[in-house]
Amino acid sequence: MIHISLLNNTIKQFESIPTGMDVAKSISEEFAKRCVAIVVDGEMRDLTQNITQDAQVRLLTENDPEAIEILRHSTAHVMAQAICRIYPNAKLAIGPVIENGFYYDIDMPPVSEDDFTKIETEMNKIIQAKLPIQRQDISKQNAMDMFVHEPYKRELIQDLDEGTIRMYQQGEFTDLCRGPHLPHTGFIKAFKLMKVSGAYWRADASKAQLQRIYGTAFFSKKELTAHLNFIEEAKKRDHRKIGSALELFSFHDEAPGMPFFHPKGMVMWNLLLDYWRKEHQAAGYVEIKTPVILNRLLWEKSGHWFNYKENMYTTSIDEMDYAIKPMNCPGGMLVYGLKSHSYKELPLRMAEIGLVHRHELSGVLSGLFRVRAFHQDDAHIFMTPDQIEAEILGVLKLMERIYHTFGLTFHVELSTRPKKSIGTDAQWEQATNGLKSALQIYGQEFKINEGDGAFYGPKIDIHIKDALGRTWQCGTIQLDMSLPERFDLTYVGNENDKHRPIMIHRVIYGSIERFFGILIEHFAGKFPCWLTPVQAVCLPLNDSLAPYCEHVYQRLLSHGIRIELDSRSETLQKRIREAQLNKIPLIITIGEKEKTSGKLSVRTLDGQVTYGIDEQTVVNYVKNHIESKRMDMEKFTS
RNA sequence: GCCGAUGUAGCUCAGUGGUAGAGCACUCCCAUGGUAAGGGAAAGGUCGCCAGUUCAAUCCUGGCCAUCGGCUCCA
Repeated sequence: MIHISLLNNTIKQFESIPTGMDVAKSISEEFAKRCVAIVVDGEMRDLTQNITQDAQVRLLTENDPEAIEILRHSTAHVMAQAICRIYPNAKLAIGPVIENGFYYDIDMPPVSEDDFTKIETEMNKIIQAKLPIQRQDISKQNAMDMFVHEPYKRELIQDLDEGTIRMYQQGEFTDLCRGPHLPHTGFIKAFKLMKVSGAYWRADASKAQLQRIYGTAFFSKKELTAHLNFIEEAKKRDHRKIGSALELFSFHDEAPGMPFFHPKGMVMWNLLLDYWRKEHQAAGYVEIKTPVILNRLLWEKSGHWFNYKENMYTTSIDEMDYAIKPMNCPGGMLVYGLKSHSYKELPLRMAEIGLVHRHELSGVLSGLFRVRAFHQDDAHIFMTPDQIEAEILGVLKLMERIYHTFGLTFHVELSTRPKKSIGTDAQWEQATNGLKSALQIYGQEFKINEGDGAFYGPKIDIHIKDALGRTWQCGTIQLDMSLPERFDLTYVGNENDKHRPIMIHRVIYGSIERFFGILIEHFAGKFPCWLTPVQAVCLPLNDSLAPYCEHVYQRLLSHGIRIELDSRSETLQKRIREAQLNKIPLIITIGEKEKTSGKLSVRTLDGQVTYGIDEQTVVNYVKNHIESKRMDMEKFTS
């Protein structure tokens, strides 16, 4: 007698050993048809698998979050099956489920997206055939025999423990897989192949390059469409498109991966930094600036010459080797090391907006997100060991203030000591505990990534979430036990003895260029009034009103409003349309009525028009938005 | 760096082995407008760069450069 307890605490009894499907049917035949898998004592299994002892189970239907992974995994198999039918010589490697879908790495002639249609057509045939997906547990030897012509599978099997190897079969197709899978291929209601790329076998560039074909799958067409729409929306927000449409920045062949900022981009750039400086000054930071080109000896001392040389641009001056800095820290170390410091000066918070260059691989460059030259909003904080907690907390609070100003939420992760590391156990313990207790006091839940820290110290990574729910790692707080040592930095304690300061690196924007790109996509180019390069545009209704309009424009300009005058001989409608497309928050139109009354009419980006507004009201409106840095636009009232 | 795709006017894109087009933008003319594209004209290109094949290359071939999608997820 087997007792199966269900989610609602009811217990079903079975005379003989049941399968998951038997349990599902015991609830109802209808329900059983909708089930895709079963969780037995926390372990996901196929419905066809026997449940040999008393267990707690949860039946998974399309509505359960785990089910989508099973669906996608099975879809990956269907894709592999289809490809094997079309390309009989294809050799399968691995086909896992990933965040928004799945991929399969296959050794086959290069395919392009043009080939997707025929693969998808074949996949549809397999789906329509509703082939049962059957599990088979066989011995390792049998598995090796079965895959005589599949070298990658054989390699995978080699690495597996002795004992049974699990296989899944659908029609003529069998694949090595830990499962579970859908009961039959007919469960796949909506899928799409997304893209293709090259990927190395086991991510090793010295091994064969395979075709990685990406796809996604859902239980309904509607969800697939929603997913595709999300991708479309993200595409519309692409900072590279918006950046050139709004004339913020550009890239040129003459300097790949190194952005050129245009006047409008610079307005925003400077505002981002003005704001940053104001917050940092209030948080007790001082600012320095160190050179971009520094002597090789410095990089040898810091360790970069040996650990980071591949990514560094080097040059030779007066027969001496120099390198363009990829990080700001060594320069900061020199400034600290210049004179002796008292414990009374600590914590010393030394910020630097540093321009760094890193030679990234040509293939990874991507707009402002991945560049070769960028600015870090760096800061190095030197402190005594007992200041760690308070300083980390201070940085977290500063980050919170700054991110919230842009409407970005975030979560934090703590990375601890890796296998290869420097420093003593005691140092690591003190450092890690300092970060941990700061995070605990801070109060937000955090994830711990064991062993993911840098070799020179533990770190906290901050992941922000944008308006589309995408996350980006921008901020980081890294404790460094190496550099103070290498540069022999010290401070004098209260008994006139020398101590080694604790040092952290931290950034909030991270790369200012990248943060800029994230903001463009986060706001879809519709920046808050305080940040937008052009806050208002002044439109005369016709040519004869242009001189009067020019006066209004000049007055508003003199109040510090970033305003443009558009007195081109185009229809009002057209100029309004362009201003809207340029996402200018306020469109001020001036006709005879306004000239006579001395008032203005103002159109906001939502299309609302308010007439009869005093100039001073507009000035105050913009000033209020600048002052408060509010993200939304206040309703206009005359 | 590697795999695949792309590169034609400022932008978005057609197109062909006989040295090129459209729409938008820019300039000019007409229209002088009341809240998301008024009409017309003119101008604008060494078809990414360098070789090769050919009587002839923007088109075919090769190399290079740049851009785009990937190259982290291990049955």
